[in-house]
Amino acid sequence: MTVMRKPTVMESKAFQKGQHTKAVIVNAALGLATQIGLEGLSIGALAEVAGMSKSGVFAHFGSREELQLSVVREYHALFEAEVFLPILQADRGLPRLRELFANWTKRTSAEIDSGCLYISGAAEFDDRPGPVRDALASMVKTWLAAVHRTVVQARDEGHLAADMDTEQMVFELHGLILALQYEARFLRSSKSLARTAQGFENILMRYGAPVLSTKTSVKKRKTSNT
Amino acid sequence: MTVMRKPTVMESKAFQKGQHTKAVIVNAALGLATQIGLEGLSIGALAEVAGMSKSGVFAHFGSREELQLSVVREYHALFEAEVFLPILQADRGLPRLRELFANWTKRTSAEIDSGCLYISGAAEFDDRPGPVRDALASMVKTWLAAVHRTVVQARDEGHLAADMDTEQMVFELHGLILALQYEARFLRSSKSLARTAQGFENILMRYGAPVLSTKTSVKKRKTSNT
DNA sequence: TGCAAAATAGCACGATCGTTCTTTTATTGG
DNA sequence: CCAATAAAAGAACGATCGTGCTATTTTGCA
Repeated sequence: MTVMRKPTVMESKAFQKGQHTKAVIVNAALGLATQIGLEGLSIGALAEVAGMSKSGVFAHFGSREELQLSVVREYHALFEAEVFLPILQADRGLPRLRELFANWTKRTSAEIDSGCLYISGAAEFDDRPGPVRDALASMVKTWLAAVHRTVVQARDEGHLAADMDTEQMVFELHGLILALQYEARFLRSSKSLARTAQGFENILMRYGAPVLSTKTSVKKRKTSNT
Repeated sequence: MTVMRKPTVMESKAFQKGQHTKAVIVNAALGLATQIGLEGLSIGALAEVAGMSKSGVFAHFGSREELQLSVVREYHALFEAEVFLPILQADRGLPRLRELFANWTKRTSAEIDSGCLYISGAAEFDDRPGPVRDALASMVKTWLAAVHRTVVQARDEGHLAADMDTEQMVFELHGLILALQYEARFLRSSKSLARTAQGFENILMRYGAPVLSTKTSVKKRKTSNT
């Protein structure tokens, strides 16, 4: 960003202190936002936790909304790096789908802190139009599309039934994740992680995946009976 | 509240104008809270929409937190009256479970406005301890327990498999509702209602309910093969 | 080392927040 | 109708909000 056509004074490395502190601020803001929500995020509180002045923080964004957008973008990048990118190393098909759901679960359950911004943000902005809502929705759709692609691949590999409804499966997987976040973080139910895993197996079973315990050559033939 | 040991002046009907306007205020507050959230609910905005002064509104509650609690209690009563009570007229077992899920879906999908306070509230208060969080969690648990009882009844009636995991089924049903709220209200996906219905059928199938289209004597025998 | 620009701080503004007072208006039972 | 009391309004408080300004400090390069 901040590309100028003619770098008169600043060359090569350019002035970069600002970008660094901006990254620090956004990270702190992300931490705050996952706790008290995107709407609850205030510049004053952020400045305090970042150890700077209010105006010092503000100058990096120009508006509160731009700060929120930066947080959302940061979360997106984090989510992609922690959940999506790693699964590309798993074998295409069911193994990758399993890996995807495992990562998704881990990120949502949020072992210790945080909680998913895609979920809390949706609750906050489902009735609040604007750029933040648009950005959030766009990124969630991107992610769900990636989930869908993974499901389709698993079906095409013959790991799932050929005539299955892929979008329906994504919907049900999404439901499991949402139930996990709800019951683990809000109701503080200790069993929700296990329930999520069991639900995943149930869904796999329903959509034609070979059962887990069966170790005898799980190559599933394509039911090509059109 | 304000119970005096000896009702000197006020008897029987007592002064009651206040209780009426308080109910009006709470209703207006509920409308606001389902749009902008329980945390976003401000006394000033509420006073404006109720057509009274800030202090006039405030006097009925004594604190913002008490106002939030009143809203939560009001929603609970509404939810019970609209979702839970009506299903008691349906036949115990699978029919009642179907009715329950249909009502739950209707209330969540929120045809027009609102959206479920149990869901938005959970996202807002999962990291915010206090009486409001406690009240919300308690009421949700009450509701989920009612769902669980209905599932158990359906199983005991022989409408579901005898060895099924009832709590697991409740978890998965809850996930469907959460996915519905998320994808319908936030992502504005028109297909989510149908996906929820399909998901419900899938779950019923998995847990041993007779298939919908099968009209041939759906009396399910108890799989008593211990 | 000095100079320009970037980065940050300081300050003040109007607005709104929840809350506490005091005062006025409405309502009630005798 | 009247006194008692509840209900509502009015005004003000300290605090915090987002944001605009103007200094001051810090940074990077010659």
